[in-house]
Amino acid sequence: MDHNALLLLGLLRTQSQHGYQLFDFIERNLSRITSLKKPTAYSLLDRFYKEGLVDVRVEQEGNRPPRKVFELTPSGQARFLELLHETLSNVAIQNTTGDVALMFLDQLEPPERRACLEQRLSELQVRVSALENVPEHAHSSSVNLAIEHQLTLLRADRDWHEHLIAQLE
Amino acid sequence: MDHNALLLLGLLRTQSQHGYQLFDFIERNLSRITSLKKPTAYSLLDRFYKEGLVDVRVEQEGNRPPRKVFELTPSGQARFLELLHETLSNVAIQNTTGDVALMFLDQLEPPERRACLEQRLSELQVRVSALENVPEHAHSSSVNLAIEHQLTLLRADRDWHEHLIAQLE
DNA sequence: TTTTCCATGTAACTCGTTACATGATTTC
DNA sequence: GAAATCATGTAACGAGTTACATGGAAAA
Repeated sequence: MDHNALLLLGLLRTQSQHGYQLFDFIERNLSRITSLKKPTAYSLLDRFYKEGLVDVRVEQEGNRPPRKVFELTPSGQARFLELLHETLSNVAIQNTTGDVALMFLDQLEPPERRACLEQRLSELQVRVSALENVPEHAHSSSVNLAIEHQLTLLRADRDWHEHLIAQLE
Repeated sequence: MDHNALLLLGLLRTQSQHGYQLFDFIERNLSRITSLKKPTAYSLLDRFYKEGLVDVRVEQEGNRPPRKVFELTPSGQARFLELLHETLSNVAIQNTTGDVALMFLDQLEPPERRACLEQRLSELQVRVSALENVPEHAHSSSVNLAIEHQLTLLRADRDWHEHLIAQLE
């Protein structure tokens, strides 16, 4: 999808960085919201360069591995805003996997069905708790916004499952 | 993902069918919940056969194109239940794309930001309405369950966005 | 008679993942 | 002295998409 590109361009907009730095930052600070594997990051940055969205300069400190520092070009700036606009304006598709499974719920025997749903419910609760316990100040306000958004959806999902289980009794 | 396999195996469980029939049914009746492209369907069915999850027999009516009718083997039955169990028990990952965009919300000028969010909100509302107007009896009860689930999450998402927009004033 | 439907597929491509490779340097 | 960190990548693979190919039958 495009969210990986959006993410990298967005991070480069606030500060020029090298690939490892971007990857590391995402893994440490944004793992609750998204994930980006190293090869994906590097190959995207390559692509950006080929498309003229970034400039590269190589830096080196002592005998450390050389770093390729990427800086957004004006065309990269434009692309970022375009992508952001586009992504924000459109509604992403929901989690299909779970809903497909729900369609076959009646193919399980009641006890097993119940066990599965209970399991799912408890996982949902764990995720809700995890996000509730993220300290507010650990992130920028916009990151907190994304976390709030996830929390809202997770809570709604949890409540729905609670309801369903009660109803199936 | 596995939800495509789950879907095909699940449909084959209730009735032996050929590929086109499966694809057609999904497109006509389940498009609100999931989508499956023709080449994906055919290649999955091929794989099922190679793995011994289905048996095949070729049928032909008059001069019509021959049909390859697939029937679940016991091993396919088992695989279906396994997959269903697994999928139901685990929580799928949320829609990452939108949340990544939210992280960069503060990089837009207030008027544009507002416009994007309004656009998104109105799309969410359209989707909610669309699902609300699906006649209850158009589907099996389990399909209705999946639709109910989506509706719940879409409504929560819509309300959250309404809130956000109000708050940004 | 032209379009749509039926029914199957292939080929080329994109995107992402896992596993592996390299080689210095700092930390335990 | 071993392990983790820094920093880059390649190669092989898998899943899914788009576009294309075929060829008869029914519908407009």
